[in-house]
Amino acid sequence: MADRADWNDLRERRMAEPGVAEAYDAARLAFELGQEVRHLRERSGWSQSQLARAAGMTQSAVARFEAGGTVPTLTVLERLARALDRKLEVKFAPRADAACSARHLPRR
Amino acid sequence: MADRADWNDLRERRMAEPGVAEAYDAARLAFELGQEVRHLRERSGWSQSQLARAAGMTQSAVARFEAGGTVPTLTVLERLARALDRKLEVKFAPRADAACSARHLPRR
DNA sequence: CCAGGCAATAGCATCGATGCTATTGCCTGG
DNA sequence: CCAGGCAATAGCATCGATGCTATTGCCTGG
Repeated sequence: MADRADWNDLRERRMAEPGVAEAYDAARLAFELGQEVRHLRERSGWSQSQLARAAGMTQSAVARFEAGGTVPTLTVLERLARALDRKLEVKFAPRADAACSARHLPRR
Repeated sequence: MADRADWNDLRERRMAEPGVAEAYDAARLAFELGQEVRHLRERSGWSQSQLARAAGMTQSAVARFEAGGTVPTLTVLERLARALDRKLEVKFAPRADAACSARHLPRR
């Protein structure tokens, strides 16, 4: 079946378009953060409504966020972190494949 | 002088208002991220225009962001990280003062 | 079976980040 | 001095996250 190969090929070419890969990364990050929030919330035995009240938002907002429906803002992430008694950490970490070159210059 | 004490008192009460502390945290985070981007950019010997082009935005956007003028979105942070050859990391880390209580329940 | 809580989702208004152009002041190499 | 690059900023349009209400389906304890 060539379908699979074609799809991968198409995917590769689409990811190469400017902006597409970044948007994909952001969406994936949003999804992972949603999973993490859901995990932390359930571990605390809270319902979406309870977390929502603690974080100053509504149940629908929590649901939308946990589902990864939108890419959340740092402001909202701060509020959720505070409600979950966590500390939000954001940083630019060195890329794994750049570990060897000490003075690596960005491309372009 | 009671001025200093009054100011601290006012500050404390304002920070206690719902939403204020979180917004403050987000603004501080934005400021720190701006500093970090500026640092990484200068370390690479790039101008704002060069970084802007690499990240798919304009010089004004980079300047506004480095100054901490707005709280950036994760999408923009991803693009900057990619341009600077870094990996954006976002996570909910345990709070330092919660290290002792294994099953700490969020407040309220 | 039935009431109540929970999660998901739609629809809408609003706020704020982003993209863009243009301008200004500063500094530096020539 | 002067041209050119750089950073900061204003002004505006637009996109998208957020806040909110309401609804739906599911599940569970009674």
